Amino acid sequence: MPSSAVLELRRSLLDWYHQFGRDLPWRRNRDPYAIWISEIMLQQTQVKTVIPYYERWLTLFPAIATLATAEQQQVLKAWQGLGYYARARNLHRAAKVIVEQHGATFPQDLAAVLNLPGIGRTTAGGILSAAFNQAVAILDGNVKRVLTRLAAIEVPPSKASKQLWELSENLLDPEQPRDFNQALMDLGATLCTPQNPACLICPWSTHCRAYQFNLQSELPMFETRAPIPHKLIGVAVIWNDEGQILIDRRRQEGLLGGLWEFPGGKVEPGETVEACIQREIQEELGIEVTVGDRLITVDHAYTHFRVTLNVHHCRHVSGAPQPIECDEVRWVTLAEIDQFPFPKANVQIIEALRQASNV
DNA sequence: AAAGCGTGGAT
DNA sequence: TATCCAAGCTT
Repeated sequence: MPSSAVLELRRSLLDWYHQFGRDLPWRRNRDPYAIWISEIMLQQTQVKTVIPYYERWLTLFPAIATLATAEQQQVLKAWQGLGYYARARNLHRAAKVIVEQHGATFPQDLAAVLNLPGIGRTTAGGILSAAFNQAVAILDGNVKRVLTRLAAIEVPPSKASKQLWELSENLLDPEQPRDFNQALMDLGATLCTPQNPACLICPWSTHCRAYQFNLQSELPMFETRAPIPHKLIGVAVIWNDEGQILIDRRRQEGLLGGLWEFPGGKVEPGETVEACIQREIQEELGIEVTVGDRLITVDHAYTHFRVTLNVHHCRHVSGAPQPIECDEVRWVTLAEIDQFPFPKANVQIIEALRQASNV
């Protein structure tokens, strides 16, 4: 039997949600497929960023079967710019699993949902509660922050995972799990924000231990983070006599897996950028090039390191390109290149090529 | 179990 | 410019 405090927390949060909850595209239907797509896109990604991708995705891939039969390149192209591309690859794989194992219908069983690639505990709870009103708890970034403050947990959230999950489960309203989970996320996104939380208008302020102790600005505590390295990269835009450019498709695993790129690699200590490019192209593609003028320098920050791409025009001299350290190589024209999914840093290179050639 | 995995926005 | 963080999952 839940305590009266828990009942009061549920009631006050749901009251607030019915007045101030957000109107979001994926809340307008209960189609588990559409909700699944939104949940995956929203992983580590802001609502504002997701909305146009979500709308476009449902036009391109309106049903699970459509997604399952699409080419991976189309899927990655639809994801281009969203980041964390394993999400798109896993979505594609999971769609095939659902077609093969669940008759193209999104499963309603928690264990089956958790078994799908790319779906963890939070995403499973988000889908099952939103689509089917199942009482499955969630613990995303918003909920972690709200609960950390509610209970004044004075260790970084990663050290309190078990406690936070238990809190989320105990608070969850078994009679209105859909609205409750959505409400908890909205509270974190709109009032219980990382900076300057709006405690004065928060429905939970009278129950919040952080507010009670004036700790709301100190919690949650920061996670410790390792400093990120900076890598210098030589990149080649290799031209042939037909005016085509050589691009390669990265391997499925790891950073930017399955995306296309301009070939290149890390500048070794004491090496010039030109020598690096010549060496990398020989090692990765088995061809000889001459390195010409610099096209552009691109600085880009990933999560775990930063890069400076030194991009040079190159001329193909000899040898047929081979996919030695990649999955595929291809000669393309500037007009064709938009069909291929590229990471953001490479899109900047394409834009520079367009400017240079006035297309 | 700590590290790897993108990008855009806010400060 | 540097840093943090946004509906986390996988290995």
